[in-house]
Amino acid sequence: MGLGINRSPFILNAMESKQLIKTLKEIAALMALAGENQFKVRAFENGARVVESHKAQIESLAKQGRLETLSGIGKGLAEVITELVLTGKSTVHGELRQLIPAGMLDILRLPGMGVKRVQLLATELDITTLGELEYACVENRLANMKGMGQKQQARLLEAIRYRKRFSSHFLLGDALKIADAILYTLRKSDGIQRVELAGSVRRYKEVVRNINFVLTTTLDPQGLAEILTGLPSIDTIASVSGEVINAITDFGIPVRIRLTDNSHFPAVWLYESNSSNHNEYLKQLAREKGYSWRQTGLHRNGKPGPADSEEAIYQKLGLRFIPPELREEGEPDLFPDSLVNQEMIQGFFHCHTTYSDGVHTLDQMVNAARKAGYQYMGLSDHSQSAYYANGLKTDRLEEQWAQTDALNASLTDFHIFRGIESDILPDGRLDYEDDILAQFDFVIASVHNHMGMDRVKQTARIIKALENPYTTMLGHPTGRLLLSREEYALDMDKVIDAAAANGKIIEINCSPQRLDLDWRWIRLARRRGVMLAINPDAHSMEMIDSIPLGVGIARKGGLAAEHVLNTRSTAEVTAYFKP
DNA sequence: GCCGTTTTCGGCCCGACTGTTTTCAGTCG
Repeated sequence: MGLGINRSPFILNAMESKQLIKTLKEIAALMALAGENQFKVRAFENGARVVESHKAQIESLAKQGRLETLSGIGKGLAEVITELVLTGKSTVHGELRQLIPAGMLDILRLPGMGVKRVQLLATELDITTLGELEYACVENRLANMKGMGQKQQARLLEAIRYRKRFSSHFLLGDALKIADAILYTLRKSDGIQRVELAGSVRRYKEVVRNINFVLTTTLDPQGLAEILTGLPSIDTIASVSGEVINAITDFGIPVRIRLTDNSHFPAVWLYESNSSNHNEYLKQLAREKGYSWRQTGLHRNGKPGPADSEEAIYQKLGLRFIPPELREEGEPDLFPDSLVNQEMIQGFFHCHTTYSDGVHTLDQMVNAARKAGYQYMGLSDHSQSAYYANGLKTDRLEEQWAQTDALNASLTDFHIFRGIESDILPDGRLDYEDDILAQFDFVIASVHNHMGMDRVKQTARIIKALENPYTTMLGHPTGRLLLSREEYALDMDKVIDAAAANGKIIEINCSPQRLDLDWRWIRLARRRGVMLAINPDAHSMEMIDSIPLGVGIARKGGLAAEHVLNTRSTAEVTAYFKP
């Protein structure tokens, strides 16, 4: 079959190591639920982190039997990891899955739920699934349990319903990786003439329900289905017809492949890429011009007209080309002639190192940034009150500054901006005295605690931070974690106003779980003249690769190069920081 | 389970918050 040769090594290994890390974390959670020694549990949690920070070497270390050279990996963990690398399975994991109902893991992931409470629910009320828990909440059965109460019960119910609402949704970041891997392999397969990504993934929707492709092939549908079955990321083929093939990936994301021929390709691709709102908008325009817009193209008098490209179709409708990211609604917002793109990105801000909670050292992060072709990096470890993240007290700040200065002196093609991610304290102050804050090139102000503050107080807190003369930019402005935590109560309209009034930047956090500021707010920020920065919030070298995801969100927000700080050169950024 | 002992057993991260207590247990970052 030659699949091993055709595979994109980078993308698939990334997915595989992700699975490995996920399994180790799950073993830890299952052990905790099974009542294992808490330090043993912690050893597995720690092991998952170690694997994460040595992703690239894990496979070869496992095959050479040298896993135990890593600190934190001993005999026991080495055995489990080796088995996972070689067979993709783990005996320990399998046994624990037999012992602990899968639903208990779902319950454990709800906010406010820990091992103790999940165990209590199972033993006292025989609740081991989300459905049972929801029902019990509705029945008010948790209100009188020890350690629980009305408030706890109401919060749980809300969390379960939030979870249910998105249970069929997936993170764009996950979907894109899988889609890229599938595209890569299909394009190398015999008999496939053209295949393109469509649907909400192409539009860079932050969460998606499925992955869509449009494809032309000389193969019959069964032959194509056979190729798909052979792809490492495809789990099952759900249905096959002459028009559509439906499949499920091993990640659980449905894949829909629309088959067409070469002459219809551009029209079908356009149609399949659009939101239904955007297709409605095109239908209306088409009617006004005497056409009808259907999946097979622009028709006149019942006959499909030729269409060489998406651009040509838009042109016939009297429109300039609308980039897929802007096809979410009907008529798109005003958008610039040229949207920002990855090639324009010169450097980035917001990255962590081993000084605080990052996985890699400053040297490693710098090397990774240079290798990826960036000119500069804005270093921003956590500030002193972020104890949980090993935040920097003044003495360690000075140590970091000394290292940064030395690196800057030795590097001719790269610059490190000296920054910090300062916690916004509950009263809106930043986390250092002014004389320290004055010594940074830039300061990212972020909320990391007191997320439950009421809307008025939270808004005032963040606005106060934006009014601080030492604040440069606002980090992950809404605090949301896609599919798992809602944004905190906040009047974003006022926050954007405050950023505009004080000349502060707002971050577009590229983490696949965040993508925060949301693209809908980005549009408002742009209209109000707020500068944005596309920030990876990198806690490891790999996370620098999430920048293109943030670029996609910036495009969806209708931004051009001029609206994005990190399209500027080192000299321009320096001037921006110290005018 | 891992680590580091002046090596084979004992310790492993903590402070704040929340909702429930009426002095605290559990969760979170």
